[in-house]
This record gives sequence, C-alpha cells and structure tokens, in this order.
Amino acid sequence: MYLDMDDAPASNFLQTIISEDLAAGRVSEVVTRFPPEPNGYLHVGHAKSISVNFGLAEANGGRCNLRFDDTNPEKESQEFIESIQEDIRWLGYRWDGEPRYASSYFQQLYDWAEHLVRNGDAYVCDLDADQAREYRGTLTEAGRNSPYRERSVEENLDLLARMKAGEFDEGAKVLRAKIDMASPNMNLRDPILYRIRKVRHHQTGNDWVIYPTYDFAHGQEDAIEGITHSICTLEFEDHRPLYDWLLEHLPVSCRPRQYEFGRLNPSYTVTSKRKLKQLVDQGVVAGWDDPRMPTIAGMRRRGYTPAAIRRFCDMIGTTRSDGVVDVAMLEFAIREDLNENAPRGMCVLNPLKVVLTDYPEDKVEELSAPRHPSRVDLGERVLPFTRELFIDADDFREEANKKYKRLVLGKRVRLRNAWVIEADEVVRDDSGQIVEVRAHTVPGTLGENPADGVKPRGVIQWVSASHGRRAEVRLYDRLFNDEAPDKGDKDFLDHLNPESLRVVEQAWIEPALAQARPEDSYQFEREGYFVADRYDHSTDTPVFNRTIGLRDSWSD
RNA sequence: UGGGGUGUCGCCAAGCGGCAAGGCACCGGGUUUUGAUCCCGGCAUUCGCAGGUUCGAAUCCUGCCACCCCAGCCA
Repeated sequence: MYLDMDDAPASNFLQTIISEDLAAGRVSEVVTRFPPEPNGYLHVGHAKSISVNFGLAEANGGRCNLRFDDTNPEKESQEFIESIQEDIRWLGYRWDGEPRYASSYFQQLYDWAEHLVRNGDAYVCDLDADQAREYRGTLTEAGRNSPYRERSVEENLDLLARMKAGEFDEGAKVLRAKIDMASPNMNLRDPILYRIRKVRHHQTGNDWVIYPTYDFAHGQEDAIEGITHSICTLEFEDHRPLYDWLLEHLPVSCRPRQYEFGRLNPSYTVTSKRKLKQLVDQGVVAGWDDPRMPTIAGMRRRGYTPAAIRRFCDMIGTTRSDGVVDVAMLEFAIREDLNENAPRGMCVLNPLKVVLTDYPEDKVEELSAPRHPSRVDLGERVLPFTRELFIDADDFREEANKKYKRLVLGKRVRLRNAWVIEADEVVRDDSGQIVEVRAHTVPGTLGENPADGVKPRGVIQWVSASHGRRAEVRLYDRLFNDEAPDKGDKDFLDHLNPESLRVVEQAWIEPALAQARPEDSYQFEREGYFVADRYDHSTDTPVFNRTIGLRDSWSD
C-alpha cells in the first residue's frame, strides 16, 4: 500500500555528527527521543521532528523513546497523551519500550535540586513574577542579583522542603539556579528551576505542588534515559549552555548532547498551537481533525498517507536554516503516493443527464474496467452501462473551440472505459436551462476507435443514472489564501480562504465506489484523489473527502 | 547599541580550495480511452554584498548588510 520508504538514506548534518560519534566510539548506540508536551494535537511540524528522531535512530540501528514532557500540568491532559500515541503509530513509527513521562522522574529531579542547593548552585527566591522580570535586566542591560541570592544552604534546603510540602502559595517562591545575572544569554540569569503550582497532575495526581521547569527537566530526563543525541528546534539553541551547565553540576551518569534543526514552516498554513486552537475554538474549522487542519489527525482525515508524509519529510531535508517550504511539495508527495496506489473510479460532481436514444431502455451492459491503469494487480471492477447516464455539466458545451476536449453538440466524446457517443440535441426547462443532452452511441467503439476515422475529442467520466449511487463529496482546499498568513503583524484570520470547503451533497458515484471502507483512497478520474471519510462514510451513505486535485495544466 | 543563529535558482537542498548535485514549481516537446501519469528537453558564467589570500574560492580571511530566535514562575 505504501511507497518504498527506504530510498536514499537521508544525509544531513545530524547524520554526519552521529556517524562521527559512532566512528570515534563516543557512543556505542544511538538513542534519541521525541518529547512532546501533551498539551495539544500533533501537527505537520511535529511530523518532521518525529521523522528526524525516529528516522535517525532507525537508520543507525538505535532506539527512539517517546517521552511526554509533562512538567506543566495546567495545560496538559490524558486526551492529548492518547492522541499523540495514536498519531505516531499511524505514521508508522514504534518507540522503544513503554512511553516515558517526565513526571515519573519528579523525585529524582527533586533530589537533584537539593544537590544543587547543597553545593550552593541554587537558591530559593521570594521575588514575585514582576520583580523577577525587573531584576532580570534587558537584552542590552545586565540584570541585578536577587536579594535572596545569598541565603545559606541550610535555609535554602529548609525553604525548598517547605515549598514541596505546600507551605507557600503559588508564585510566592521559586527555586533558581545561581549562575550569572549579567550573562548576555538571558537563560543564564539565574533561571527558574521549580515553581509552585497547586494543581492536580494528570499522571501524579496531588503528589506534587512544585513542578520543574523545562530547563531543569529536559537535560536530566535525557540523561536518565541515556539519550545520546537530544534533537530539538532552533529556538532552544540559547538554552544549550544551561542544558550543559545543569548536567555538569549534577551527578548524572551520562552526557547527552543537544543539537538543533530548523523547524518546518509550510506555506499557506499556520502551525502554532495557539492559532490552531483558535481556529477550533472559533468554529472556523470543525475540530482538531478537520481535514483542513495541518494536524496529523486532520491530514489523516483529509486522505494524506503516512508514506506521503514521511516522503515529504525526506524531501525537505533537515538543516539549520529556517525557511518556508512550499506546500506544493507536500501536495506532490501525496499525489505521488496516490497516483501509484489508489484505485480509480468515476464520480460526477455536477450531474447533467445524457440519454442515449439508440440504446434500449432496459439494457444493462456490465462492462469491466481496470482499477488502475498500470497496476494490473489491483484487478478490475464491474461498470454498468445504461441508456441514461450522468456526465459532468462542465463536460458539455453546445459549441466550443477545438481546445475543448469534451462533449460538444454534434461532436463525439469517449465515455471513459465505455462507448464513444455523439451529442444530437439538448432539452431545456422553462427557464432555458439545459437539463438533458440527447445523444447516440457510435457503433463498434467499445475498446476500439470509430471505424470511420472520426476520433472523439476527448474522454470524460460518467455514471449510470439507474445503477449509480448518490454520495456526499466534500471539496477541500487550502484554509488560507495567503502564502504566509501569520507573517509580520498580519492577522491570520483575515486571510482565510472562503472556499476552503464546498460540500456537494448529491454527487453520483459508480457502484463499485460504494463498497469503499472508511479511509480507503481513490482517484476519481479527471477530478482528483478522494478518501472515504474516516467517521461519516458507510456503504449506505457514502461520504468522500477530496484529498488533493489532479495536477491541471489546462486553460481555456 | 547585548547574545545566539542563518544567508547557494521562485521554494527546499547538495557542496567543506579545483572550476555549481538533486527535488518541487515553472516552460517546451512526445506518448496516452484520466487536459492525470509516464517520457524527453529547458531552467544559477553564479553562490547576501564589498574587499583580500591563492595558479585557482560558494568553499579560507576581513568588513558590511539582511532575516530569524532570546527579557514566561510555557515548552
């Protein structure tokens, strides 16, 4: 079903580092990790990170852990923990062992916090958030030492224990590393290690009222798990000195190294969790898994395949430069996969009745057609042909120039996988609207060109009016009509594409398509790739989502 | 005016002192019962800019410019 996944082994700066580490014996096995915070759904940007972390481990015979970085219970939930696991599995990756949780290391982390305090490397600070900001200085001015910076080890130990015991209110005290308030790197100006949060944690319940910050947790989690290469995105680069400082000042048994790569920014989309949440909350889309969302769940429902997403990640590469990737590349990846693997079928979105006047009323020809033009292994399907058919209204014109390769009055067209027909006359309703085309078949044209040498102008899809089935078809398009909807001071909501969804309630599909199971992909010939909706589709009420249209180079 | 990064074709991206890979997009042409696919061809005398080193530089040095990130008790 999927494309060949191990084409060219990805070569990038991370692989180069790993190869050198392996060759020099600095590491004996590659261990990476994918460390999402369970505070939202995974999106295409995470897919790249997953591909990088799992891919590197896989390519080097190593392991990759899944670790929930659940250090901030306020924003996290079990729902996200589950959706994240489902998405990673769906993408086709398997983490090593059981999922890990930062929260399962809380005691160890606390012990290490005491260790820092004992060595005079951390202190309890009573400054509130506003004061702390003031003391921190600015980008161009050094900060000032907190008045609580020189507390004794004994006092700090006592205060820390009391913080843990719940004796202080939220925000009343924090534990900070004692580094350098004048550092040009803001992250080294006595960063906060622990804060008081009297909220229930989804994994540890009410065991803790103090929670470690990302900085105090991440490197140590990596050390505990024996991570060799801790790969994250560029914005964490400034945190690396702190990451290293903590590991140097703690009795950890191994030294993971942090490396950063540029995050993925696809054009015509937004990927910030805040903005995606806004789209959901404001009802712009139907939910986190709306087919227009760049979430993994959304792309899945849209009909994107794991193979296409992985292929896309390989195509864009992994570097330290941050740019915008043309979504056309993602679209190429899914077309490439589906062109190769999706069975073909016929669907008429905008029906116009055609009556074949020479064709007997009750005759039904059970034609057979290949499911795929080149994949003979996919077999054939039965195509009932009858006197009354539907074609797409866009595929008929009373008159047209020679560039129009469809049905024209008095001219011929090939009905895909069936007869060549010739249009004779149109039937109109009271308002003058064409409601029917009367035509006749050209004899001997089943699988053959017309004997008289007059070739059809083109090929169009059709569905038997008596044997076809009704279906709802959801035509999705880009959610935004601006290449960079959230760049600069733009409001991304001002650039929504009003035509990102058009629902065709009464499309006609050939009978074989009604047999689709949810999440089966097809190419509706001449239209595009469509997937049977994961939730709403059934044989009784077929519902298809347009994944992506066919490449179209035609212009009038 | 602090620190950390990045700058190679419209986009992504190889390249690491020897004379600019590849993919996407785009433009031609061919095949075709999908205006699809497939096939063939085109597409950077030039690597942010300016100097310098060298027989030779996208690759080394110097200076400059542009853009991104950092002042959450978020990650």
